[in-house]
Order: sequence, then C-alpha cells, then structure tokens
Amino acid sequence: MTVKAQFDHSNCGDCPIRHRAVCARCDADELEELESIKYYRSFEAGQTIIWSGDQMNFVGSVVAGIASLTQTMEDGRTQMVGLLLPSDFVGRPGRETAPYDVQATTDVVMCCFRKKPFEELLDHTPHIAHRLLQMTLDELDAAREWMLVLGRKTAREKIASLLSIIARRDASVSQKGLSGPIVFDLPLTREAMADYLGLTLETVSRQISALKKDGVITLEGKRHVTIPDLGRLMEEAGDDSDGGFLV
Amino acid sequence: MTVKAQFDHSNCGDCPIRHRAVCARCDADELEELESIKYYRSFEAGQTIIWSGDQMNFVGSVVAGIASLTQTMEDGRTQMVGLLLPSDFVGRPGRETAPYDVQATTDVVMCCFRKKPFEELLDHTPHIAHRLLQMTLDELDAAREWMLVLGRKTAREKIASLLSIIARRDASVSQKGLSGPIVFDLPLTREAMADYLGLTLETVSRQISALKKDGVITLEGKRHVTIPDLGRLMEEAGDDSDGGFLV
DNA sequence: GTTCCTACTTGATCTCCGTCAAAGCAACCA
DNA sequence: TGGTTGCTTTGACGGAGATCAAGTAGGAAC
Repeated sequence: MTVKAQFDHSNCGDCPIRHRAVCARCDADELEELESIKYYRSFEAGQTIIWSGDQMNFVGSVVAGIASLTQTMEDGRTQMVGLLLPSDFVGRPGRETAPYDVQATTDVVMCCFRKKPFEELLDHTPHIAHRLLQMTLDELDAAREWMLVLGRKTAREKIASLLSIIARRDASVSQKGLSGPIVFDLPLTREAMADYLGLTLETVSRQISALKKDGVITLEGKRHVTIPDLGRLMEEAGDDSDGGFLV
Repeated sequence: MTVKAQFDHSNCGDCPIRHRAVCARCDADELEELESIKYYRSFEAGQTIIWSGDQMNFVGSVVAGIASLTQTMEDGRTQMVGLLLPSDFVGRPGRETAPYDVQATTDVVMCCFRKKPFEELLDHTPHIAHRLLQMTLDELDAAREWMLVLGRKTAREKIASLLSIIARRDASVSQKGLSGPIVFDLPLTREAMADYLGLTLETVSRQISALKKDGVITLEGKRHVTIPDLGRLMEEAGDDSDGGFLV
C-alpha cells in the first residue's frame, strides 16, 4: 500500500501485461517478481511465433504489431481464429502445448514471462488470476461474436464487420470521440482478411471495391483506409450491438 | 483433510458443478458453503432460460438436458454459439448482464448458485477460481475450433463434425472404448442443427440423407442415429485432430 | 532504365447452398 | 376417422461466392 507509491507506473503502457493483468489492483512486490521473469522477443512479419502442438514455455502479451491465431486443415484450408493486437494476451496457464499456430502478421514485439514462474505467481496472487479470468471471458465473447460473422453474415457484411472492429479498436487508442472520420492503415493482406472472414481473397478484394464505390470507405493505395461515417459502416456490418467484445 | 472424509461425495455426479469446479481438490467447508447457496431450476424444451441483456443473478451448470447459447440479428438470422450438455457451466462471474440468449433445447434441469455469494466464494477459494479458468479456456478452445467449422467446412463436413462431437461426447459417458458402433438420439431439431452449423434446415436434411445413403450413418426414425465407424465419420468431418476441446 | 516479385484487381464461369414450394409422416386431439 | 400441428424430406431454381485465369500496380534489386 505504501509500497505502491514507490513503484513507477508511468510507463505501464510499454508492457501491456503489466497494465492489463496487474495494474488494475497492483502491488509493487508482485511487479518486482514479474519483472524478474520478463523478457522481450521480436518477430518479423510472416514468422511463426508458435507452432500448433509445440511446448509452450512462456506466456505474454503483444507490445507492438499484430499477430494471428490460425488453424489449418490437412488439405490446406486455413481459418484465422483470433487477431492479437497490442496489449492482447497470449498463452494458457496450465496448458502444456499450443492449440493453434501463432503467426506474426506484421513485425511483432512480445513481452514474455517464463511460464512456470508465472503460474506460480498466479497461485499466490488471486487478483492476477481474477484478471486473467476476465480477459479469457472477453476473448470467449469475442470468439462467439465472430461465430455469428462466420456463420450468418454475407461477404459484404463480413468485410464491414472486420473494418469496423479495426476502426473502433484503433480509434479507442487515438481518439476518444468517435464522431469524425477515422483513418488507419490496414494491417492485414487481402489473404489474411480472407482467412479471418472465411472467404477467398478475390471476394475480399471485390467487396472492398464495392464498399469504395458506394462511398462507405475511401482508399488511398491499397491499405490506407478512411471511414467517413462509422455508423454507416456498422449498419453495413449488420451490427446492432456495440460490438464491445470483438477482438 | 480429515474433514474431507466426513463429506459424502458419492453423488457428486448429480450436481456437476460440485464435481467439475470443486471436487478436483475439494474441501468440505467449501462444499457446505456451496450447498447453502444452491438451488435447482427446471425448464421445458423451447423455454428461454436467460435473455440476452438480462441481469444475471445466478451461475450454475446443466444437470440434465441440453441448452444452447444463441445470437440473433435484427433481421432474424440466428447463430448458435454454444451447446451446453450436462455438466457444462453457465454464467460469468464478474459480469452483470448476459451476452446471449440461453435456451432450453430439450427439457433442462439446472443447478444454480446465487451469483453474489458464489463470487465471494471464488475470492477466497483460489482453486475454484483456478478450475473456472480452466473451464473457460476449454470453452474458448471449443469456440475457436468451431470457427474453423463455420468458416471453412462444406455442408457435409459440418454435419459430420456435429455428429462426431455428439457421438464422442455421448460415448465418453456411456462407454470408454470407442471401437464398436455408437448409438444415440439426436437431441436437436434440424433447425437447431442448422443454427449451429450456419446452414439452412433444408441443407441439413439433405446432407443427413446423403450420409445415410453413403452408409456413414444409419437412421431409425428421424432422430435415432447409429454410427458404425466413428473413424469414417471423422474423416468425413475433415478432422485430423482428436477434437478433444469441441463442446 | 529493366526485371523481378509480391500484392492486388478484375473478368468469366461454375457450383454449392439458399430460397421457394409442396408433400410426407408421426403425434395428438376431437 | 379425419383434422390440425410440428418436424422433416424432397424437388426445382437462382444466386452469392468459389474457382480459374489474366492483367495491373508498386516496390526492390541490379
């Protein structure tokens, strides 16, 4: 309690696990302990961070860049099952092996903790375990929300859904008010978008062209997107909810 | 430890939460505490147990019957996002409102705990929190596995996937060896299957007929299914993994 | 500059599944 | 016995999106 004051939280942002898993009700002793088992790793775009079935010897969170969770069938069909943006957590306390491939979609920096010590830390600091449960429930909600996209939405709605997720997620970092136009660079190739949406890259391309033609979005080059009216985009996505849990 | 011996665990099976969330490392005092906040509720097939957006004042688990989690879009398109079989947990410690509709697919009996006291129990019994995290991670894996089904599998593969989930889940209760034929009653209407699989009920019906014609399954009446060769069915599902996490 | 190379776009065609429609079948009631 | 109702099957047809196939654009290497 008095100890807390001694700890510098000013740059919690640069290591999101600290912020998301700990700072909510932090304690300097635990932070020191986390600090001692922490290390950083960098990955280049396209690199596989973890192979499905591998032994996991760390957990951690994305500090910069975008990573994806993907599943692949024997014949090569692949489905992305999660998009990891900065501050998202990776890893399964209590699990031995990774259930999916984790790939760096862009260049990625991860903040890692050795798994064993982290699990021990979990055992004697209930509020971190509690925080982890909340994060896992959020991910579960996002996954289920995405099941609706995959199962029932049209190609156009799927694209609009993905764009509005990225837009809102991006907007929440850069600006609080969502009134003005939103501008961002697409961090995904058309193929990656297709893998996330259960489409082919050709269909993705066609639908993006269609949304552009209809004035729902503006494109400069192939990646730089402007969304003049987020509400309009969300209508296109068939989204009645606030979509708060998505990604 | 000595106390444990005094507690009767012989019928843990009739209230799965006890078994799944507690008995793994149980303690009579906690069980007594759980007992005091426990009650049962019954629902008829078709009834909605919880409406999306409702205040949740309990958590619990399914004791008998099958319940489903569903999302509905404004225009009526619906997607099932979870199938709750006996022993599955319902509810979100730390969440105020329900994110999805929970519906009784068959007649359902639930074992409920008042939410507030249950959350307090969680706070001072870390191993229950731990168990709950594991269960949530399992659900997350199941949801992500299902995203592959929804996004990339053909109608025939989807049906085979669903049948093999039910078969394996059923078989794990009734028999340990999976060598012989598996027999069970489909607990879902064609429409419910369609909602789960992101198909129409007509397509479900057609694909079931096709699997029957091809000898992958046998049908007596409309619901009684025999699976002569589970391996064959899993091939049809395009399933290379053991699918251990599914539902 | 030229030559790659990768990412993307666009067109033509095909096909799986959705839509619309009708009919079968069992349970239940009168 | 016939009628109603809910679930299911089957058929005919059309369309959204997949597949196959060029072709464009931009960046890096030389």
